[in-house]
Amino acid sequence: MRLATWNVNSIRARVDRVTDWLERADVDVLAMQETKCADDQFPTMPFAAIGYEVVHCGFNQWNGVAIASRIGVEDVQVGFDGQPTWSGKPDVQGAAEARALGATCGGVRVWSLYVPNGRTVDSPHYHYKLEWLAALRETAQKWLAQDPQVQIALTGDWNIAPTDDDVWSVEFYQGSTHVTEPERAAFNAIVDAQFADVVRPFTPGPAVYTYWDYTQLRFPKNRGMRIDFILGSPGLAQRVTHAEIVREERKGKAPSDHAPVLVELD
DNA sequence: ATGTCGGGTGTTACCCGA
Repeated sequence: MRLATWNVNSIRARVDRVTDWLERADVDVLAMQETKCADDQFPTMPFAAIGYEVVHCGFNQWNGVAIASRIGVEDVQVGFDGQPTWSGKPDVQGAAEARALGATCGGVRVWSLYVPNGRTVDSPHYHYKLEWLAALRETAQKWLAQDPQVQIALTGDWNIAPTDDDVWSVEFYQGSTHVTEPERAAFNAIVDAQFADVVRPFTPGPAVYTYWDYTQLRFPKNRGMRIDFILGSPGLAQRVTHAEIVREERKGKAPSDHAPVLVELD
């Protein structure tokens, strides 16, 4: 089974590139983030035409997560239990954002996750990001406690560079989100809860990235960040035979600013 | 952050977000 995750930065702007790659790379299941559309705007037809069923969660033009599978999609869940809501205002009831979608594909519990960006360390979005990650850890721990053998893949855009090797310049990101100690601790707490980064052993750094800003020739200069990850429960991690970051897909005409991340399971 | 991309709209000129 070949399982991938990709922040597509608008599925409507990228559908041809995404479906082309699915076929070329022989992908069975793709988790997407930043689809940037509502459910009724998602272009399901091009996926169906090449044999993929799609489930999507999008409420408006922001965020949006999806899972495309050619090996079945069962037990679809929009959001995880305890997922924080966002309002941005102290007295206003928050609304759930389209940042988490779970489905079982070929016996693997796949989660497509788009962790809040955080914006700046003094923003309410930053606090929301940390809360969101803590809630995910708590819920993921419960899944594993219920069934230690369960095969879970927590995939997506985590908006965190867990180590200094994961950014092109420590100086550049000094004081910014994505590299702060609380964000790294929140990520590592999920790793410590037995969800291992199953890609890094196959793609060791430094200077190995999954995202490059569109500006300033960042991609040709390889000035990026590693912020997209596939974390696997023990049952899943032991099945991983290969992993790669598909840098080629950041090249060419109208690419996403993220590359797909792919694992192969036996 | 934005010398770039997306989305959007009181749309052809700006706004927001990453």
